[in-house]
Amino acid sequence: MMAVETSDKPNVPHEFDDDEDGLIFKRYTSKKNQLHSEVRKSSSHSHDGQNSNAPSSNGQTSSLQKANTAPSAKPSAGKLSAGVSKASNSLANSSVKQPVANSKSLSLGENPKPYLEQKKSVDVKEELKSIQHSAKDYCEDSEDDEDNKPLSYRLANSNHNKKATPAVVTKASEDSDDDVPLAKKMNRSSLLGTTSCNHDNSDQKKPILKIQKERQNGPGMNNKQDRPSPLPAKRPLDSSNSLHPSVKKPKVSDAAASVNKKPVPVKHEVKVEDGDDDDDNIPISQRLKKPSVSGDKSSSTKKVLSKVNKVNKSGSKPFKKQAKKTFKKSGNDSEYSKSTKLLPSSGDGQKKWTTLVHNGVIFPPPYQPHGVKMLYKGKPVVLTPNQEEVATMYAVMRDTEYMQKDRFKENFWNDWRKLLGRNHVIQNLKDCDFTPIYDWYQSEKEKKKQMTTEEKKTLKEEKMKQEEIYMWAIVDGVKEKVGNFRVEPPGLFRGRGEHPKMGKLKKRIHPSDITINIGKDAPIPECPIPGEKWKEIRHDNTVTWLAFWNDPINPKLFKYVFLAASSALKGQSDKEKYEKARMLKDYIANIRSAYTKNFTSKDITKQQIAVATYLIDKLALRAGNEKDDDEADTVGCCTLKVENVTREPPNKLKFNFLGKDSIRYENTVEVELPVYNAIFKFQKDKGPGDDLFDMLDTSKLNAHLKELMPGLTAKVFRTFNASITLDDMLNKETKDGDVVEKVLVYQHANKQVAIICNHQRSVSKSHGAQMSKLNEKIDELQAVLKELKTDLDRARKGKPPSKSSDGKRKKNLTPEALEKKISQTNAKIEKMQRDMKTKEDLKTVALGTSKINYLDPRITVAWCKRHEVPIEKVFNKSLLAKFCWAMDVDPDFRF
DNA sequence: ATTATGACTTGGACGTACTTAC
DNA sequence: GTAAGTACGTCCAAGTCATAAT
Repeated sequence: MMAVETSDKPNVPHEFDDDEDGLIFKRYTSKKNQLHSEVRKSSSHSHDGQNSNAPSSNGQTSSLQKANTAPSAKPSAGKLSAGVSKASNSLANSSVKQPVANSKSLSLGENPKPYLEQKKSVDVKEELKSIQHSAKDYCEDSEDDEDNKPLSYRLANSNHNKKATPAVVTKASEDSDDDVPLAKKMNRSSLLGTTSCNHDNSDQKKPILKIQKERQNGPGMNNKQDRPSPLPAKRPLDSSNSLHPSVKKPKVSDAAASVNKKPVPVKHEVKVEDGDDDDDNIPISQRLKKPSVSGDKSSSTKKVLSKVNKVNKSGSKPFKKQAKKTFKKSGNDSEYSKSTKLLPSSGDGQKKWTTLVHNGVIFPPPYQPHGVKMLYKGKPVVLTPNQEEVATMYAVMRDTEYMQKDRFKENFWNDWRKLLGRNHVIQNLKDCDFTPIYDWYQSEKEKKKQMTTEEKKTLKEEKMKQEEIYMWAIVDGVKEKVGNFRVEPPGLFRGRGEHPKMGKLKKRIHPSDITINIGKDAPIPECPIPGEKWKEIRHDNTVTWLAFWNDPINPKLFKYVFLAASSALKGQSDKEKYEKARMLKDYIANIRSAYTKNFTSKDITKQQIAVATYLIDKLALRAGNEKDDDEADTVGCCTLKVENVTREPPNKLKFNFLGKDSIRYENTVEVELPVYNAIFKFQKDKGPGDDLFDMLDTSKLNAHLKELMPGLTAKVFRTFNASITLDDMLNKETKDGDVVEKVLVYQHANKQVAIICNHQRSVSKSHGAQMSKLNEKIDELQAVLKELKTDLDRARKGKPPSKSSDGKRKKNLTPEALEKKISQTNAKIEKMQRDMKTKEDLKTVALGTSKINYLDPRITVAWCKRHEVPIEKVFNKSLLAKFCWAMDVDPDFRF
């Protein structure tokens, strides 16, 4: 019962009028909750499910899971555009270039958008209805909510600050070097200084130091690690570090003492006269900013019109198509805008929501035995369904590089053996032959592939239908998407890098493992598995999770079910994250001068804090929490080992370590002498596996940072560095030109950020082939070019064209025509070469991560508005939904 | 002061849907 | 149309950091 009625839940205030579809909601204006004043984001989206038709890892094809894709009928795309009030800021559109003032929201009526008109067929009425609602709902204008927050503290005054200089690294390599680790490739050039209006300070802007990155890897392609893997593109696991297992040693702690107390900022306190080399002290940089403080203000009127689409089950196909088209088209006009104001989170401290309604989680289907017998010493073995399930999980991983790892096999064997029992026929893994199961799995996969689109669609719809109720939650009267409502299926643990637990059985999760969190007045979700029940029901509004269970691999950890990124709750905290990073801009100069001064401090703890902070600032390193022995051995700043940093006289430091996800960080940078000397001191008398910063840990470091700026922690530097780099590069490098060129500028900036953050991806297995293919094509074109030139010469002399290689006769062309062809061919060649370079360049760089997590979307949106680039050119559907709160930013916004 | 717990963000791999090239 | 290539979305592991418990 409860399931379905999400929308009309009793507890939902009546004002919550959802329409029948239940898709739109207005926000419940709760009294006390301050939340209400703001506008919520619209949710629009249809996201479809993903789909997994492929057999699940355990080899099953779950019927449940099959139908996945949501009928995307919903115009998701369409709706995006549709929803937007066009006028508002269309980002950039030519037609609308509105200066600062954004348009205000208009009601549909006034501004019918073409899109709407076209789309009529489906449910225009409903749509209108919903839009109306939404307009109403979303329109509230919010003024800046941030005023209340401490974060926004900067406001008005801040006009002066020169821009902070991010860490700058200069490097000279060209961008195209790909083989080099990301970090090394880029040059962080100084982003700084430039714009300041203040001439007085101008001199200071130079980069603090230039770090030079060099590439050390050979031409090979592995910047990452080297390892021969049978499998194509997987990222090799690195083993180099394992040589010196780090020993955790007790650290001395006294640093802490000073650290603890003052939570208050201290801009002042920090200020220091500068030591030698840096110029930071200067008043903070000043950058122009308009109302940037929160650029959003003005625009508040925009409405989000997007409506939630209902799942439209009918005719998805045509509809889909249409939607797509529309979307595209709208791209040009970019009418995506929405305003959303997020509320100040401050308020009641802990409270995250007032009412929360949802339907719980969905479980993977039970295991369906296939009965295929594996062989043991050449003979078929009968397994119970449980044993078979686990054997299948293993069989199916034959093609992965985990199969090369003894650790994986051993862990698997230990867990599987428990299921087999001591006296089972199967006494060791070596004599097991899983081929029959593997083959069965491959054929299942093939079958699936062979299904007609029609069949796939049906399955997808079926799945959709089953999952629909779980996809949404109603938070304070607003319908929001749930991020991960599917309980993780059982499988073999796939840890990254040299994870000690890889291969262990991740057992099936049952309702009795799950704790549900829901509003007090909301109906308790029905347990989807008959006869079983939830472990516990809570009504905790100080947290945002809807459900959780203990991680079967590490029971101390939890797996949570949260709202999707497009939700207001997430949007709110995202915005706060960026505001905090922006605040750092005002403090960075003083922070830099303070740590610079401490590079030579006699107090070792202070000195270590200074150097660590410097590295985090310059290199955007992660904090580096301590890890347990049962996790992969990776490090971050505070956990760097002596062996991870090599000094290269006179003043360079070469970093080489495995960071998060066992991704190698390799970078050589030039540092100031005091830093270089300090590192030498920290390494002296220690073994390779000892902690470089033996007096530090993340809590001491963060405690110290908090004294410098309220809420400051190590990760803020990463956000700050990434966003300011983007802002700076965009503003420096955007030239007049067409949209395509501007988008390239954006991608280039995005790439630099990815390099700074060391966001890598494995090289696609077909990369090499793709490159050679391109080369061949270029060669062909080059040959054509040559021939054209010959013909041109001949034509000028009145001779007929030469014979083409295949002997055919060519048309007689005038010299002019030939010249034109030549220039066209040249252009083609150049374009291909550029494309190739870009491709080669980006082969190991992952652009997505920074876009999703580090780049303040307002920078992008404002830039799009200023340069008339449709936002859809840089943000895809999910990003648009996730960042709906940033869409109405003022075009003059600067980070 | 340290460690343990808890909650939430960040990250790369993967599979598939969608596009583009031929 | 079909194969190749790319974009997108999901999955779930692995970080960060605050706070509670010792």
